[in-house]
Amino acid sequence: MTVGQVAKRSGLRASAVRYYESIGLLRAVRVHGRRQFTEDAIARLTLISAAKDASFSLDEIRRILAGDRPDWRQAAIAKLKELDVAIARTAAQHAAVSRLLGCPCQTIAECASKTRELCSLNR
Amino acid sequence: MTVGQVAKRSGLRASAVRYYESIGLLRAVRVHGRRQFTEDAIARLTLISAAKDASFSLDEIRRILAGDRPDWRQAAIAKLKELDVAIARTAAQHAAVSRLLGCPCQTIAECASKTRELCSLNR
DNA sequence: GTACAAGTTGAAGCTAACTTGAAGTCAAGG
DNA sequence: CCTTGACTTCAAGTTAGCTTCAACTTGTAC
Repeated sequence: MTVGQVAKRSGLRASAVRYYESIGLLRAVRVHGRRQFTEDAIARLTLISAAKDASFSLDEIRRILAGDRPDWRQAAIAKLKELDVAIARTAAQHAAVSRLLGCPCQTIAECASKTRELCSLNR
Repeated sequence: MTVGQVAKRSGLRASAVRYYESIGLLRAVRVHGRRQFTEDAIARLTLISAAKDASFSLDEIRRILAGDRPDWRQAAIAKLKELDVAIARTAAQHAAVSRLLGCPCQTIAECASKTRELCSLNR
């Protein structure tokens, strides 16, 4: 398949497919200078897409697929911890904004001049 | 105060303070070519820091402080929605990785070749 | 008068995952 | 023969929030 066919079947843009090949995520042979992909490139892209959706970076995916990581499950467990941290951080931001909405200040500048007791933003 | 003093008192680096001034978050007058900040720059930085912690971008903070947004509460409500979406997305990623850990495949490449029924990654 | 710390500007670098653009190649169809 | 469309490479642009660098100036201490 050419890059255009891979793009159509995978739903990616041709430029993205080329990019993936350039960073070593996909392999292609050159025929008259043009990339030729085999059928399993599609399966590989499905895999990559699933891993991306699960928040793995392309570099992490590349290393896992290359077998640099002895156990991909370890990478997954580490990723779970990362995601726990991310969720906690975002939840804290949510709480901070909620608190902000309970602030009695009329203008935001007012907050900066108030004491800790009075203003939500300064807590 | 000079930029160095503001940096020390705010806990930011001098380069960050200069950057903030360059994008219009802070104001400073020049005395012999050097930035001179007034006392309320510290309060403003406290405010900026709190807003950053609540996930507002510097540009959003700048607009809110400039009064371009008639009601900062509206911005906060919009931010809450954004954070809800972010939390949901991260939770979904967490679920995807958890599911992945339940996959029976020995190698990650194996996943790509299995049917939907068998392999977690393909669901 | 000189050494040194701290200031100045503007531009470039950093991260990730691509996209876009320029300039050129190549094969098929009319 | 010529056009069209799909491809090629390489470089640069995009996002945010700074940091770092180079080359220079200024203020203070000795």
